[in-house]
Amino acid sequence: MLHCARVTGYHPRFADHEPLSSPLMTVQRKTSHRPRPQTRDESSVDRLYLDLRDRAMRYDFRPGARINEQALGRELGVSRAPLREALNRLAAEGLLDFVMNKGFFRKSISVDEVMDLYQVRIALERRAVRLAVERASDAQIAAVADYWAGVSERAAQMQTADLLLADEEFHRRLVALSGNRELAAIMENVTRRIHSARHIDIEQSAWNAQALAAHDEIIQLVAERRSDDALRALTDHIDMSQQRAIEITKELAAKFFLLPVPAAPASAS
Amino acid sequence: MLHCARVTGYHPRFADHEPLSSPLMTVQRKTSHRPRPQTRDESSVDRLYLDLRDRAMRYDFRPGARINEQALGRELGVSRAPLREALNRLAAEGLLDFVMNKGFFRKSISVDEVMDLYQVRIALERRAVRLAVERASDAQIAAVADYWAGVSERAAQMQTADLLLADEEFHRRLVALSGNRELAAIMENVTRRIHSARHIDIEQSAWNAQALAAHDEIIQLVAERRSDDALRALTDHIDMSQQRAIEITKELAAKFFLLPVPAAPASAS
DNA sequence: GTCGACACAAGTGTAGACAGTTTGCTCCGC
DNA sequence: GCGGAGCAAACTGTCTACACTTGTGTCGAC
Repeated sequence: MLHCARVTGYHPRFADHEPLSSPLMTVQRKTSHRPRPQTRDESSVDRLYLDLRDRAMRYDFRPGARINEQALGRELGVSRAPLREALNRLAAEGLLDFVMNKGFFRKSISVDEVMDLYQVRIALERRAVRLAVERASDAQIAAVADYWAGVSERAAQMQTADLLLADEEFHRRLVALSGNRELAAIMENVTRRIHSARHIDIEQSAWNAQALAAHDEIIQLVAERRSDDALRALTDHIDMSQQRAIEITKELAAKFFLLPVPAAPASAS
Repeated sequence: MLHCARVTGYHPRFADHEPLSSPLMTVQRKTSHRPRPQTRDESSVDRLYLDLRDRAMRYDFRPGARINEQALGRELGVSRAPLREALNRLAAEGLLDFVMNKGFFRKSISVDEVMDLYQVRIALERRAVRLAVERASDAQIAAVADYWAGVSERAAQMQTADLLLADEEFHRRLVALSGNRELAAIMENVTRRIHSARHIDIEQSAWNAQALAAHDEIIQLVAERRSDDALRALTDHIDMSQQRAIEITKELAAKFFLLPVPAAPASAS
């Protein structure tokens, strides 16, 4: 069992969630983009994949915009072969679209898609909570409760980006209580695809108070093994997020639509 | 809007489900493998992807076995670049594992994984049914009911493989009633990953009578907008499948374990 | 006889080049 | 001025070649 080879199946980096200190909406910023540390046994494709994933989540790639392989390859200092492999992974995950003989495109912002993804979240998290109530140990549940208690204490001083990460992490841990890796993997994917909507959700509004309390309530109900009540609280919580997310997505789409198009002819078509 | 470019995002071929006349367990068969018809504007990678996906689903690739890129490329008459792109897609979808500097492997059979995937099915289909009850028109629901009525009539004369396809198609249409494309896309993926377990499930046992009736009951309850009853029926139905699937998966794993290893040193490690 | 080091073979990782397609532009005819 | 055919630039799709890693087998020392 030498050096514990990392396996990249459906679970693209199971629980990696780096700072990603999301300066959202800094569209097409031409930052020099510091390359990843290039650790031993991290393949170039892996690095590319993570790098591009971050960019896609941050909308460094303009929604709907074509991704120029040659230019991107030059910029990142790699050839097109590994680049395309990374792009293929992202397309399979739904962050990018691929059209034959045209190339890869950042998936455009769609209200329907965001709505659908929130419903998927409800589906997955409800199942996870039900399983958690059945299977998780008191200690495991308490750990999640403690985690959120810790976040709550510091919430007032936290930045939006960090609050978002904490929110995502709470839901991640909640799902992890189910012990179901597939559920967790799909959640991870969904989380990435609604990252920006959630970011703005948290940025605006009285998200904090409501959500902080809701999370507390949910994990408490799980601890008490009151699955029906927990499910109700959870569904209400996500439902509310969804309603705000729809508005946010509309705004987001409008914002990108109004932005000056840098060079690509692929925005309004 | 010329020639309606197909987009391959997360939804890898949204509702393509070809015959795939699954002669399961014909492991490593060296069939000459008729190449796909090579339709216009179907990229080589697309063809490869579908081809390899079928092979993976059929366990033409032995579980856990390494996939030799060069050999496979020679066999299929393509070079390694497009092959690797297709393999990357499959890895992102969870049919294959990828280990750096070692290559791609057919994902090995895991009872836990199958159990987890059945829970995901429950999660997704429950949500879909709930949405279907809220949103789907009577006509849409009736269409699904009719579809299954038609299958039921012919069920006695149908082959296992066709019954499996009909079963998958029923659940596909059920989920489609939700109008949620993301739910449907993820379902599609899950369906592929438990394909073989379901195949054997249907092959054995008194699946037919039970399942035929269960499907009827579910769609009927949806038509009557009795969501709670429909959810209960659905969950029971999948739960039962899951219990059998677990046993089946164990057998399947044992079967492959006992089979003579052709050449690869990657089976028992 | 066993263990370790070295060398070779096999296979993956990546780069670069070439072929095919698309897209936008220009020029010509109306 | 407008529309369409043809051309050219840009870009994607694929192949080939080479570098690097891994695994294996042999040889020698202990």
